[in-house]
Amino acid sequence: MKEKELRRSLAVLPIGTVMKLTDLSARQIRYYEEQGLIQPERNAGNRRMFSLNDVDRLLEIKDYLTDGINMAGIKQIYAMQKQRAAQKEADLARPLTDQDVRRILHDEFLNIGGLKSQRGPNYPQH
Amino acid sequence: MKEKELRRSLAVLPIGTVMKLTDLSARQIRYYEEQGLIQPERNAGNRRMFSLNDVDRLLEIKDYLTDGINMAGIKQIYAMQKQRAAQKEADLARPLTDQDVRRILHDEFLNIGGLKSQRGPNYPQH
DNA sequence: AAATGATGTGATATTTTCTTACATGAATGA
DNA sequence: TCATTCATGTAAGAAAATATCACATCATTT
Repeated sequence: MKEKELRRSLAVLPIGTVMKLTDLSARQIRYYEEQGLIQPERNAGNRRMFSLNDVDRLLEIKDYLTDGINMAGIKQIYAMQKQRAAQKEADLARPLTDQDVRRILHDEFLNIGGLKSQRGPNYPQH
Repeated sequence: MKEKELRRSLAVLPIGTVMKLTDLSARQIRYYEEQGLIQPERNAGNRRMFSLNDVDRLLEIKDYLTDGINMAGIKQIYAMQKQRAAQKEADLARPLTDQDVRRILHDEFLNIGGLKSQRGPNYPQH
């Protein structure tokens, strides 16, 4: 699947193509970029170059706007998605092993009825 | 799979992008078009627009040239491929049934030792 | 009514691409 | 060897696409 991801994120489309693909005006596309909703790359001559992912996002934005959501709302939506992605990334970086879980439970039992130590639950060291 | 084919044949890439993707000069790309090896579309402003299939073919052409095959040879290769594709198409359009095969054999036996009728083998009517 | 948000439009500059023509160096054939 | 052909480079000038910036517009919000 890495191959596909790469293809989808390759910035190869000029704004004219994206206009046709999304049925958005250049003005709209540039405005959404200005608002931080997309970050198309630039080629050596300062022309915006878009990826298929950009196109997908633009179509999404169109849908949100059709649904009556304004820029601020859409920004919020993407901010949340970014949050979630970051969290997932963190979780994936060091998933809890079964052993971790047992240890955490063990510690919790030990702590019943009185605070014995101040270890945080997420970064065990034995 | 139809979806994917469509995407791959969408003419959305300007020549500048294709140059980077293939590491070919504009001159080369236009020359290969002139030789009939690719048929990029044109947009309303007469700019060539390429599909991913075009890019693949250009990379193929590059390989053939690296292998020392010249334009004439490459043309021949694609002509043969087209032939094969056409044949396959025809076969798929009306594949011979077992019954067809039996009838053809039957007719051939009948014709042994003397021409009886002039039916072609491919379009039976009983 | 004034301010804001999302988009249209126009001006002007820069970049990209087009076609056409001529140049070139390697390979080919007489 | 000399002339051709092949594949590509390069230059010129025109047309198209895109850039930024400014101002206009119309609906919504305050």
